[in-house]
Amino acid sequence: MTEDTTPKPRANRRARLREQTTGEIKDIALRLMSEGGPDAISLRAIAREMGMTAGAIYSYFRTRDDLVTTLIGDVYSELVDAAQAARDTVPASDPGGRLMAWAQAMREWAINEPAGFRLIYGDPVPGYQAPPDGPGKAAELRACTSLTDLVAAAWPTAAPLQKDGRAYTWDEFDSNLVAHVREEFPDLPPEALALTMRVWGRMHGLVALEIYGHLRPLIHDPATIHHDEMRALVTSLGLTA
Amino acid sequence: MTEDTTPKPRANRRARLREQTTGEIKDIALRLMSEGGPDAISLRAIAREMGMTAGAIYSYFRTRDDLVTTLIGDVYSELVDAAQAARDTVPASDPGGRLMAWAQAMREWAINEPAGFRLIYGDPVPGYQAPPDGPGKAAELRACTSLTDLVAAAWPTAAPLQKDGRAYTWDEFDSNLVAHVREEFPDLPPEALALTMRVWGRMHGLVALEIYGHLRPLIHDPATIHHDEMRALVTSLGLTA
DNA sequence: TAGATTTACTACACGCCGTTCAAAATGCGG
DNA sequence: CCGCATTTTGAACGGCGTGTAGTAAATCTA
Repeated sequence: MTEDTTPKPRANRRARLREQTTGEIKDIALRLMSEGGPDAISLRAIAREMGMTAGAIYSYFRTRDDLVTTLIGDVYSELVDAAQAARDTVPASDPGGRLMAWAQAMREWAINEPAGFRLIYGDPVPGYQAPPDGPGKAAELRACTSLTDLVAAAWPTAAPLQKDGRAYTWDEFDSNLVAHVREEFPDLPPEALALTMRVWGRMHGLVALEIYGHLRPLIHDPATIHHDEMRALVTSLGLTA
Repeated sequence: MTEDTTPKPRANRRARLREQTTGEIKDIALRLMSEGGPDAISLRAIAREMGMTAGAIYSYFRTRDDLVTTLIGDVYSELVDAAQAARDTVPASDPGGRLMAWAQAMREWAINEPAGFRLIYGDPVPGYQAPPDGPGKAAELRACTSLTDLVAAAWPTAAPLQKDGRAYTWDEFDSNLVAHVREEFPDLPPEALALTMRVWGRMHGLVALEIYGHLRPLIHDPATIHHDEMRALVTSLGLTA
């Protein structure tokens, strides 16, 4: 969306202003989302906040869903960046610690930005349909490849513990992900990719329940449980935290 | 609501009609939800479908959120019933099989009724805030106690495998749940309740990712992965499927 | 059976929303 | 300065949840 490769080599001021306004729209949208949840993202509210008319936003985003799609991409990138940064504070010689760091960062980000989590992993907004590709999917693929890397590092110790799992073939998975993993880790079997998905689900479950308010009434400090679960996850991969 | 214990054996025509209309509203709401997602639950759409005015519904539900709350309770009860029924097809002598049956039923229900899953575990509707108590919470507690029972049955074999978990105390958990478990299983330690939450999260994660469309693009058949993960879960409790 | 009361419903209004469109304002390049 | 593309406005359309006033029917009461 809004892919203008400036037919004229100059015309810079206009483009700069446009970019700035686009950024302001996104910033305000994110602020409204932080304050009132994803549903607070309304073109009219954004325009009101900017001293504009709702219709003016249509110069920057073709529709509200386009704006939401862009926001999802930004927010998801932010999440992946945070998780990767946390992971990289632990040396590669400690794969269990790196996985733990990733998981902890993921949960903490979600707790601090619950609306962002809902935006990415829930129904962001009534009637929104995520496009099959786009910035959101790109960030998700980035997250998934990073997670695959973590699982790959754990595979030597994890493989012997996955005996009850079924056999998998490469063509059961997304081709982009497969291309990445086969290039990066030529010796990795497809079962490792299946394990990656399972790890993802295991990291997601408790956080999703907590963000949507299903855990807090039942246990006072969900962080403890999450930490225990992630330790068990690391252990189940034959690693130590 | 509509708790009329009919003081007079007759003269209940009004009550009967009211109950029938209430049921019709809920049925149509559920149908609309099945067809168009939770967001399709709008008073105006329901009324349109019934040949009424939107305002008429306010005779049966104080507000739209009240209707949604009632629906959540109904749908959640349905889910728990289905899971319990599936669990009870497996003899109590096979706790691993019972857990597997529960998990499979849970996922299958979610796949067949994705809107229901979103209604329970996501943002059902823009701006909806679940009441701290109510039919939804009651069903959730029912699900949780059932899950606790399953974990309790597995505790003899699972306990020795939970060594890296932290110690817990009873007062960290919801008092209702604690009361149930302490009465039903006097020998169970609080760590078993923590394990229950973790099991819940582990059963929830992959299903949530799948329902919200994060798994399908990456793997063709999420069912296989879910099955493997649930088998690993059972194994991690020292049981066999 | 006649009157009083409760209930179910309509019609309308209010303010919110996304979206569209013609017209007006704006500002850049020549 | 003009021409022109872009940006913005303002009004409109339909849809939403929610109140309020009024009406007609069903029920209760005397």
